[in-house]
Amino acid sequence: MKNSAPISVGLRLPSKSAETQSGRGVDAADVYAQIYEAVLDHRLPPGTKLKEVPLAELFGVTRGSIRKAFTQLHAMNIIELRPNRGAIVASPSVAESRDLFAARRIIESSIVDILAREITKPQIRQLRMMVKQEDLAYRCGEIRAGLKFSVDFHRVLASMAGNSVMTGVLEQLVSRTPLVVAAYRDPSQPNNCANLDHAELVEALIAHDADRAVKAMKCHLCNLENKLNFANDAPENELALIFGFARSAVAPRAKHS
Amino acid sequence: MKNSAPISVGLRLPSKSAETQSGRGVDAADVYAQIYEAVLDHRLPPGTKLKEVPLAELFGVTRGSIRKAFTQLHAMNIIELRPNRGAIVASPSVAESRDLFAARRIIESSIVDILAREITKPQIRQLRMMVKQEDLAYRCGEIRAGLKFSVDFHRVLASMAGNSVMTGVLEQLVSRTPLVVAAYRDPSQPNNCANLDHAELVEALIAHDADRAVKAMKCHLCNLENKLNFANDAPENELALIFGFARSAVAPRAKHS
DNA sequence: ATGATTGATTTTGTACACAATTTACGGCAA
DNA sequence: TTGCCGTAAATTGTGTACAAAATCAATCAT
Repeated sequence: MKNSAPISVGLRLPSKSAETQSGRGVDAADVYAQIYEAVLDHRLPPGTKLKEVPLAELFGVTRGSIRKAFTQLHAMNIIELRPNRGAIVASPSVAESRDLFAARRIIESSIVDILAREITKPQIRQLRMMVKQEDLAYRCGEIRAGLKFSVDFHRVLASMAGNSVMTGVLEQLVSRTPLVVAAYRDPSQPNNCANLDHAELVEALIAHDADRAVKAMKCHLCNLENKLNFANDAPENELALIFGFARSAVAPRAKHS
Repeated sequence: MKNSAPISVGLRLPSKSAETQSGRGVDAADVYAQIYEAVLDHRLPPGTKLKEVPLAELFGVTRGSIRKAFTQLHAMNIIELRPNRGAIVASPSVAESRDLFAARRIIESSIVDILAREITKPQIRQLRMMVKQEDLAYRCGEIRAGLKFSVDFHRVLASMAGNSVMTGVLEQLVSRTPLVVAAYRDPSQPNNCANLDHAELVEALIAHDADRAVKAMKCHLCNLENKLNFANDAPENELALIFGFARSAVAPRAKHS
């Protein structure tokens, strides 16, 4: 795990104004969704401590609802629950992160393999539109919106394959990926999320070329992984870098397949 | 969903004797594990209503702990949580069940494909032992133990592939499978779980023959699926059968790949 | 008989209060 | 300074009481 010292945050979620709730309602499910979204688009970085009372007041619910949302988020591996010590946004380890990408390569390859054979005209239209939207967002410098479109692209792809269980599984993996990116982003790399890859993938799907689509997906995920810097695993490693000590072994990059 | 009318059960879990707890402790995690196990080996069939107070008394914990365990079980798709109407053991629909098997074919194929290349001698020994254990259990008529060994076989296989994320994903799928079997078991079929398939799979792994191993795994899962009877989807369908009305379309059986 | 309605009972939902634990802070000695 | 307690504050864990909702049963009307 990264970030052994959780940086507590005043947490300024862009939520409603607590007691001045419009209609009413705002239960555990809403809390879950809000935190989930916040983690997904990097508003809550890994290691952030989530305190019950402030959150409860912020959302205008009781601590019980916060707690319930916590256990759900924990089941999805979004947050870590430390007994008597509260909840923090999960910081996936290097091994976990690599495994995550490997798992996504396997599962999403299967998805596009299926999809390449049975994709329909309306689906193609939708995918094209999404690529365009994503591209536009990045061009306009709206990286947060772009990030959301990137994630949604993968989600929609999964749902198009028509297997609800696979869709659910991928949702879990996709939701953990931004966490990994937030934890191991390489500042020297640009953060435009390689949307060219998405376009190429769609082209392959249009051509009903399963092999090409699978290859495109694997490349895309490898590109993502290779943009990360797994060197700064733990704080002591950062120190090691600061003081110029050569680290024992740099984690090898993702190999294709 | 099957079993629209939940059969409430006096629930006789083989748990401890409530207040006469040995050391102490028995918290939400224990409740979760106990119910999880009970669902896995068919002691709690789909549709069973799980009431909070009886469970709390049975386990010697407060309702809060039961509730916490419930939300976790819900996140794993083991139980269904109906607002103001309590929890019941999940009854996967036909579509969900088919998707589940399809997902397992994809994921477990990848797992054995990887494993066939890099399996070690000690791992082979362990797998052989497990097949033997499973076989023995079924021969002795201990179907419950056999069932557990069957499930564990797949779990161990997954963990041997060395990807923690994949292992976690498979755990979720494997834990839902007994639910499907319980819901759609065909009484006319024998319930010895085709352990010959496991033996063949191990042989393929020993031979480092990835293609053969993948084929064996797919066959195995298809065999499992084809033993089920998805005809009795909902109560009205059973009625339709009783009154001899031909059902619109019998769900097609699983095709290889 | 069948179906609707009302009231009693059971069951779930939720807020609150208090206990247990951890964390933060300040003093004190080496 | 640095390290080590001991107290105070903050934070999480848990039990209990009460409110809300649904289920069940009996009654009554059709």
